[in-house]
Amino acid sequence: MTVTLADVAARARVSPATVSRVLNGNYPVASSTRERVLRAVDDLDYVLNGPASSLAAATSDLVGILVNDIADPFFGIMAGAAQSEIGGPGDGSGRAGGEKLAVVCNTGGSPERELTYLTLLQRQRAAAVVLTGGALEDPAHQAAMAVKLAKLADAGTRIVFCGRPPLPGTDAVVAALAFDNRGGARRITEHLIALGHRRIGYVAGPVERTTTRHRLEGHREAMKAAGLYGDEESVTVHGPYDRRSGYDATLELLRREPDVTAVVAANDTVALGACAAVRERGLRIPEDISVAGFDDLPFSVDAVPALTTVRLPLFEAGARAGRLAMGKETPPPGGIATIGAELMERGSTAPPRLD
Amino acid sequence: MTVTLADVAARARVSPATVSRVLNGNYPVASSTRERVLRAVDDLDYVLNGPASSLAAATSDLVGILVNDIADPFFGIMAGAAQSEIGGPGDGSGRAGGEKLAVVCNTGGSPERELTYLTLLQRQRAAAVVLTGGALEDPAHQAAMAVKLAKLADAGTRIVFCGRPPLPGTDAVVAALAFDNRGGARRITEHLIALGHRRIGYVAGPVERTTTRHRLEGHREAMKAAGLYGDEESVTVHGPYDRRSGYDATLELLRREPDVTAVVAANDTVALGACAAVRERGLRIPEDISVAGFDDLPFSVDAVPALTTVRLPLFEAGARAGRLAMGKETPPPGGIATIGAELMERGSTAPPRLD
DNA sequence: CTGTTAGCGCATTCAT
DNA sequence: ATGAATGCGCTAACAG
Repeated sequence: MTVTLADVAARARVSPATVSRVLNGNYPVASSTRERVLRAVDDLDYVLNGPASSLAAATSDLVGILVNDIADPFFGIMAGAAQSEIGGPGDGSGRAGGEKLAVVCNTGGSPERELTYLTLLQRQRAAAVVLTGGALEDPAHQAAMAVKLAKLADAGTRIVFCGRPPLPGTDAVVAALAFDNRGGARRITEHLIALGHRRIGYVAGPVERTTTRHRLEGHREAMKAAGLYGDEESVTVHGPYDRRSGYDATLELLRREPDVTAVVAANDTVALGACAAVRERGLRIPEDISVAGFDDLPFSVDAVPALTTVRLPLFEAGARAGRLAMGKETPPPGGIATIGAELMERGSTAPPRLD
Repeated sequence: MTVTLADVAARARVSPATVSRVLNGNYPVASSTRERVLRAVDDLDYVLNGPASSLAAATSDLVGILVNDIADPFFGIMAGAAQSEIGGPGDGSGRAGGEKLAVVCNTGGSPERELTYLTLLQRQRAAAVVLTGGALEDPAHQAAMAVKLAKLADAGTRIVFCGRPPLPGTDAVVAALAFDNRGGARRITEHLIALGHRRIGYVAGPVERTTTRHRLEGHREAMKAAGLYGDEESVTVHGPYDRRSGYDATLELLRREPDVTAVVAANDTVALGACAAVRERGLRIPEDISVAGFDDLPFSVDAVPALTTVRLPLFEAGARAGRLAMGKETPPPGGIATIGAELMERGSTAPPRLD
C-alpha cells in the first residue's frame, strides 16, 4: 500500500538507482531527470523509508541529545539550541529531504537510563550524540560510559560533550565544551567576601557529580584564599538540583548555623528554594542574608530581589555543540574548550548587617 | 566487522530466527535455549541493528514527542512524564532489549517544523507520536496536519494529543487530552471580580493558537457574566508565551489603560514579566495591582508575592499521554478527555485599592 | 518449540 | 549520466 522508491522510479520512467541519487543529492544527475523525479515524488507523496535507507547505507540521520532533566530550562536551552543547528530550517513541504532528526532524550539523571539511551541510539546507528550537563563520578559508570562511547564512535557516531568535562578514558569524543564551573563559583564567593561576608553557607548539588564538585571546589578555593578555613562540612548541605532541595537544605543550614550571613546555592533553581526558606525564617534578602545562584536562567532576573548569579552562555554552548555534532565547525585544539562564566551582580547580595 | 544476529545464532548453536524470537520476547522459546542465546549476546556484546529490524518488521521502536518550546518547563514536565511511561525503566545492562526510544522534538512553535518533524517521524516508521501544547489555528496548516496525521495513522503510528483539543478533521487520533483552559481562565477572572476588580487587563498569548483563544474566551465569559463589557480590545495585548513579552505587553497595557487594577497573564512565565513591568512602574503587587498567571509552574509558588494562578496537572497529563501512546491505557470515551484546571489563590491577588 | 525460506526498501558497486 | 544487480540484517510466515 505504501509508496516505494520503485514506484517513484516507474512514474518518472527512470531506474530506482537514479531516484536514490536525486534524493540523496550526492551524485551528478541531469537536471531534467531530477525535475521529473521530484515531480513524481510530489505526485505520489512519497516518503523515504528511513529504516531501509539506514540499513543499506549503514548510517542514519538520527542525532541524539541527552539531558539530565528535561523540565529544567538549563538543559532545555542547550538542547533547543543544539537542535536548531542540527535540524535545519525545515521547508514545510512535507517532502522527504536530507534532514537530520534531532531528538532529545531525558535520562532523569539516572546513569542506567543514560547507558540505555546510548544503547538505543547505537542500535539506531545514530549519526551523532550530544551529551549535556555534568557527569556522574562513579568509576564503574564512567568506565561503562567510556566503553559504550568508544563503540559508538567506532560505528561512526560523532560524540560531543556540552557543559561537561572530558570523560577520563575517552578519546573517542569529537569535542568537549566544558563550563568554567570552578572559576564561576570562585568569583561569586569572592564577591560575597568582598562585600564583607565571613560565614557563608553552601547548598551544594548531588554528590558524585562533576558539576557539583567543581562548583564546590571553586567556592572553597575562594574561602581558603581569604583565610576562611574551618568547618566547611558543617556549612555545606547536599541535595538534588531542584527547588525543593534548596528549600529543605537551607532550612537545615540555618538551623545548624544560625550565624551565616550569606548562602551560595548550587544553581538558580536551588537558590529560589533557598530564598523561600530564608523568608520562611523571617529573614530579609539581602538585608539579613545574601543569596546567590548559578546559571542565570531566564527567571533569575525576575526574582525579588533579582538574583546575583553566574551567567553561563547556555544557548551559545548548545548551538556550538550542535554544529560540532554536524561537523559544521572544527573542534577546538585538543578537542576541549572551556566556556567562561560571568558574575552577574544583582539585588540578592549586599554587605552583611553590622551586629 | 560488526556483530550480527547470525553471529549470535552461530555461537548459541541455534537458528537466527530463534535469536530474533528471544530478543523480541513475543514468542515461546525454551528457557534453556533462551539462556544460551542471551549468553551469546552478552559474550559477543551484540546490539540489535535497529534499521534492519524496523525494515523487516515495518515498524520501529521510536516514539516522538512534539513540543513547542523545550526550554519551557510547561512542555518539559509533560514530555518528561510521557517519556518515563514510554521509555521503560532501563536495566542498564547495555544489552539490547525491547525498549522503546522516546524522543522529544522541539518545533519552536513553528508550523513548518511541526510538519517536518512529523515527516521525519513518518520516515522512521515511528510507533507513536505525542503532540503536546496548543495548536495553530491556521486553516491551511490544520488541513496539512490532518492529512499528515492520517497518513501516519495509516502506517500504524499511534497518535495522541496532550494538552491540545482534537484537531478538526482528524479521527486518526487515538486520544486527545485537552486542558480546561476556558474553565480555568473563567475561574481566575471570577476570583478577581469577586475581590472587587472591575478594570482588568489581559496579557494574551500569540494569536491563532487554541490555547490563547480558549483562555481569552474564558476570561471574557467571566467579564461578560459580571456585566463588565466594553473595551475588551483595549485592555488586551497579545504576545509570545515568554517573559519578555509579558514585560513589554504589560508596560504597553499600563500606558494605555492606567486605571486597571489587575492584570491576568496568559501563563506564569508571562506573569513573571508582567510583575517586573508593574514594579518598574513603581506599583506594588498586590496592593496597587493584582497579577494572576496560568499553569502553576514550579517557580510560581516562589515568586514574591506567590503567584495566584491556575494549576494544570502537567505531569499526570503527560504520563497518561505516554501510556495512551503505548496502548497501556484504554482511551477515554469518544477519544477525548478534558483535564480540569484548579484555581490556586496566592499572594499576588488582593482587593483593589479604594480610591 | 525450532529451523528454513523469503523478502522488507534502499544504496551501491559495477557496467554501459 | 543512467541502469542492472547485489546485499545490508532482520522478521515473519511456513514447515516440521
